[in-house]
Amino acid sequence: MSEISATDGLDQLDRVMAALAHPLRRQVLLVLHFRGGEMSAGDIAERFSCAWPTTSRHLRQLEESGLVSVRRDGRQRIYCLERELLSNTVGNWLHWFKGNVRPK
Amino acid sequence: MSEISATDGLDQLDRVMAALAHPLRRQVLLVLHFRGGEMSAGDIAERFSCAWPTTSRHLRQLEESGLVSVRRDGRQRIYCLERELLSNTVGNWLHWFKGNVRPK
DNA sequence: TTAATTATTAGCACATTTGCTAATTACATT
DNA sequence: AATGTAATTAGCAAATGTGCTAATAATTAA
Repeated sequence: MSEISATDGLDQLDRVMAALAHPLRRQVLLVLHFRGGEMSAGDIAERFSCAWPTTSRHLRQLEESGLVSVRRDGRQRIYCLERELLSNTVGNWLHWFKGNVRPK
Repeated sequence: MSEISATDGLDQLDRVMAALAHPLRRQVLLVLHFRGGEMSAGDIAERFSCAWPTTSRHLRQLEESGLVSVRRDGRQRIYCLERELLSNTVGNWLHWFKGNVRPK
């Protein structure tokens, strides 16, 4: 079995932060959120001005980061925002910076 | 007057998220944080295995994002972590995802 | 002034990312 | 089976990002 392993050279924080670096991908996450967390690839793609395959690739990148999951429904692909993972991954990283250290 | 304007094509969220995409730059922020928020370029650079100019460029990118500021002190450059900007920029973005929207 | 220290900028090579069009896959309908 | 719909993968070109060495700038010390 050669699934994508939990760490694929990069760890999850790396993948998440890399995924969040592109404005379109951040926008996809927001759209997903404000539409209830689930949308088909087509519904997502039609909200963006770039070509479908371009959006499709951004979606795959989001999926590989774990920020969204995907399932089939007939001939549609339903993408699902993983809110917990987003909040935890980014929130926990940010948390390192809470509190003053060696304030001198 | 041709300083770097507040929005240089990209807005600040874009610059911050792009800056956070590289592991070394995130590591620099953490090192800065745990060493009290201020360090010279040299003290930062010697903690990383890459060549000085490489670290130097990462530092400039961090500075252009606003995540750190810099001042001269003799022949040293002192980099200063901008904790507020980090927390606010990332935290505020993350905040959009709080609460359930259209839970069905 | 000369030399040493601290750090940056310049310029190049290589890797990665991005976006496009064309081709393909998967499923549903007729 | 043939056709249509939904979406992805393939393959390419252009832009961006990364890291190196060499050269340069700025400041201090001898």
